Amino acid sequence: MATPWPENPSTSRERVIKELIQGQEIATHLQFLLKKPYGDDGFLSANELVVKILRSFTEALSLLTSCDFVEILQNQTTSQVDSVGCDDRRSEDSGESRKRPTTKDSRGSYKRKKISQSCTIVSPTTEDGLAWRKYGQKEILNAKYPRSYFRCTHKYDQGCKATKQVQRMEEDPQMFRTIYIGDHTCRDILKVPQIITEPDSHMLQHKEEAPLSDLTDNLSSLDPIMWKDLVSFESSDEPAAADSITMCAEGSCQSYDMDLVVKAIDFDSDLQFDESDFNYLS
DNA sequence: ACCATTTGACCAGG
DNA sequence: CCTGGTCAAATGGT
Repeated sequence: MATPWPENPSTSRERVIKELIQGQEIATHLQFLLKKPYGDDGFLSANELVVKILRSFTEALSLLTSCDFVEILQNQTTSQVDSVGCDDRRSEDSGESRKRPTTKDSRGSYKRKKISQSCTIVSPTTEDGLAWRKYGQKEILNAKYPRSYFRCTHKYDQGCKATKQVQRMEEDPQMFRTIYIGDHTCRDILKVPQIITEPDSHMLQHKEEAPLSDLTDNLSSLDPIMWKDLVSFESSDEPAAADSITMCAEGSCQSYDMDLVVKAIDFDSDLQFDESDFNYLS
């Protein structure tokens, strides 16, 4: 039974999302300002708290933009809303570890789903602020490192169908290639670019094809605070910094020249940057 | 005790 | 038949 949504649903939705996004941005901003990575005394560090806050925002936004709200909209309006993936929600609430009523071992008996939408991210970390639960790991033929399989923690309680596959890269064992499968997940992930890759990667095939206007349009649509975070992150972890970054979605990748990225970032005046922290700027 | 991860079983699709 | 994606029992951590 869906909870009724007060007022005009689209107006309320926009307001809630706007508020959450604002809070998320402020928390991200705060995270950037907090230099101290760990607590001295075993308590949660401020940075860890910010990570938790950000996760809450991401979770709330994800909920609002996914099946629950789609159902509400469909109940209250006659407009067509894309609800692909919202129809298999389990009505019986599920404990995560509850065993399914099976008469025999049904492991592996499933319908293999088609990958409708996916995006690939290359990052030195597998952490993305979203809630995942590992459900498998496989040795992959001719691959040095195994592939791990994760599903959305809310698969059963909210019908979240997102999955991701994570594999350490042979070319650069410091980096992980993560394939996110699921529409909402891709949108969430691409809002928080953690994409750092080497310029000679095979994924840079579109670098020269991207017209300047496309690059600037795409960059201006991204949250500048998030980009500051990326800049900070990359500079601290990679002494020999890359001169470009790559984002991949729906099977195609696009590379951005780092100079252009840096120019596209509108630094707030209250943030003090030490240029020595950013090798590639010089 | 509860929850997440590990790991071998199982099976769909190529 | 082989590979890789998913399931679920076993195991481990808190």
